[in-house]
Amino acid sequence: MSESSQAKPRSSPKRELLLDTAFRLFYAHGYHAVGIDTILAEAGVAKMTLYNHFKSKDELIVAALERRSSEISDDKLKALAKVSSEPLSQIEALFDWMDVWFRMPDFNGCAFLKAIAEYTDDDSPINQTVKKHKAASIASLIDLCQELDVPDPKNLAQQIFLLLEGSIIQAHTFGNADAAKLGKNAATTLIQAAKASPS
Amino acid sequence: MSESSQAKPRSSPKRELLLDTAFRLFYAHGYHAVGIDTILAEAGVAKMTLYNHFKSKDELIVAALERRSSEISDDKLKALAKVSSEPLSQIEALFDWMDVWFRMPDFNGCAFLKAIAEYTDDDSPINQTVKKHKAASIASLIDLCQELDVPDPKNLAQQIFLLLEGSIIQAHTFGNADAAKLGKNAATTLIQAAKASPS
DNA sequence: GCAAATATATACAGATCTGTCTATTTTGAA
DNA sequence: TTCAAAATAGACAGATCTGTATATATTTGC
Repeated sequence: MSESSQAKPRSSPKRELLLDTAFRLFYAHGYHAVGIDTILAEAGVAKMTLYNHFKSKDELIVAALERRSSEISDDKLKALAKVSSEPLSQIEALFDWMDVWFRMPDFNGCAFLKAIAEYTDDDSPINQTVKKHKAASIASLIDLCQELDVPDPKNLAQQIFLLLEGSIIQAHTFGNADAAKLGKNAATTLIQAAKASPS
Repeated sequence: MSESSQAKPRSSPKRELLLDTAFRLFYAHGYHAVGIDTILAEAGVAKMTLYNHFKSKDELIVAALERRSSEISDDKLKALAKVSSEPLSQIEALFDWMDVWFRMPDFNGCAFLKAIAEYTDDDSPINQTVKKHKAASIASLIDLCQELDVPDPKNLAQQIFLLLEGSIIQAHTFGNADAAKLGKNAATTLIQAAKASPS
């Protein structure tokens, strides 16, 4: 066994194709509802190739979610970089980012919330992957709120987080893409009120 | 065939037992994850009894959700009847109701949001049952906000709805029962701001 | 061009799923 | 008590699911 014979490449064309296809189908139809064979047929990949890259379906789901989490982070960062670095503008840009998302033709709610709905065991890797993603989302929101001149930035951030998540639910349940604007207006109201409150 | 040989009783002990057991298991573990046989074993009921009352698993899910929707409506009405009929108190009581819910040992998120996450087809009976339930929830919130002296009660109601749904997500994802209080505070802020705005 | 890694097709095991069928037993009301 | 409705047990069909085994083919680096 030479030194170059590593275990698995963490990135390969087939692996990427599988992750893309798996995420798309899981997102559109649900995790239990989509079987391995469906993914393989759609991707045009052999079953053993999948099981060579991933130990199990659950591991494929985790990998697909982690990939999606990175995509979202990168996409958000790019969107926030386009607007003023003032915290208020940054927070507003978060809602604008969601507005764009809600209007995408394949928008179908939040893949992470759907995953935690299907995998209820608190200790399962899928469940933990979801919590990690959402925790990171809150953390960056807290960072933004701490740049605001408000007495309790963490509290404000958590309130705004409710609006963000509520917007996703509203947009998904009723196909109401305007939920982002609704949340944005509410968030600015909360921020204004927090700024006006005594520190 | 005599006149008394009706089709199905819309209410019978076995039927109620099946609906209770089914909802509890679906809610705890997910809809696809729980099989018919598991429900039957838990309820101690024969398979043909289930299929005598319900045409299919999907129909059982719809019936369980509709039953749960009624339970929630009744429970909310009772809770709201206990506080002042002033709209502000009523809205606050909604968040207090959620606070109690979040602290129940078997709280596991919203059964309706979980259902729509698993059954993505817009036209499916399950999906429509969820939308009907959530639409009723918004409608009653709009009614409350219309009693408030604010320029755009419907807009305010929808913003508060984001907070309500966001609270459920937050409480479920992180086991944070304080999400209800968080939402309540944000809601009162929004209401105060709306009242202060020019009509 | 050679060798090792990667991917393929295909079959299959074993479990699980929904829903049906049948024959028997229990229940409840007249 | 009688008789029909309701529930039962259990087998079973047919589909689907995850994951494995095997043997062959293709790609890729050296």
